[in-house]
Amino acid sequence: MVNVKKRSDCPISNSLDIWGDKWSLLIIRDLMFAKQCTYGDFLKSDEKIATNILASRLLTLETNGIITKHDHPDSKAKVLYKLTAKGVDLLPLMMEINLWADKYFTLTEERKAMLEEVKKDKEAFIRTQTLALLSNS
Amino acid sequence: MVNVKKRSDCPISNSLDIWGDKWSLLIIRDLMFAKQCTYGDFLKSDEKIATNILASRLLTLETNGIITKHDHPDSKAKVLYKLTAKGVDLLPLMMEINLWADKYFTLTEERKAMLEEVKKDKEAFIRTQTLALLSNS
DNA sequence: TAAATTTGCTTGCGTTTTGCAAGTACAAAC
DNA sequence: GTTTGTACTTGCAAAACGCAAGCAAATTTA
Repeated sequence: MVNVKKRSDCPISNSLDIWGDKWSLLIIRDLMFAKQCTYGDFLKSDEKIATNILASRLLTLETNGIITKHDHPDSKAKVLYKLTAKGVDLLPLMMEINLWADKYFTLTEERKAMLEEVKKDKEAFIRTQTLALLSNS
Repeated sequence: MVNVKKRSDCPISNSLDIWGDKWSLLIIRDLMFAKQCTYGDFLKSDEKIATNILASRLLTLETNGIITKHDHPDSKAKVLYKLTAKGVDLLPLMMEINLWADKYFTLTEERKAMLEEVKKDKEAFIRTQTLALLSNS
């Protein structure tokens, strides 16, 4: 899975070849909400990803330039994962997933509050959040 | 896979539980570009989905209210698949995938031309396309 | 400073999903 | 009435997944 093979020349298909599985966008979600995560942080997420699958997905995302590994300021044993600019560019897509889910699922109050901001001025929200995420890398 | 089990209460995760695999969004893509497709049309797509996987995905999408089956006007042997309103609501998300892919992959001229329209006025494009798709259902 | 714990993985193995080929039932064409 | 088209289903091997255990290096604890 690391060396992604393109199934066609379609850009949608090419995109799905990289992050179109049940786990990758959840990793990216965690990074967008937390700005940075350790391996252990990902494991702690509600969906309970298996450790071997997590390792495999992190490698694929890194290989495809979506995330990068960084030294942790506090400890050599820890690794910080962060989104690259290419990864941060997935923010609009992630917001649209949230907006769609807002229509068809029950969201937490916190998530709803965020989406109110998004709905008020989508462009501005994306711009602000993008800058915040990039300032971190 | 038909009766989707939620891995958590996160709306992103809930969404991925329905269409977060390598094939579902390609089926939805075909329906958005063509407005309606037969089983055979899906099989003809460049990515060459296996027939049993196609049947399984169509059932999951139907069960979750993303698509519906319709009689074909020309023949009782054919089935027309169309997007529901819930499915059409995935259009903004699909456009964001295209816009992301536009930055990081090579697109066909036709797709690029469409994206120029989108970039000029995203809201207007989505509105027009949504109405066009809904008028069909 | 030696032992225990944390952290980021890898390995083994049984289960599930996928992909390919072939088969089937019904409708339509010849 | 036989062949072709359409929408699937079935069987089986290969790949991916999920769980538990293991491991090496770094860090904390006693």
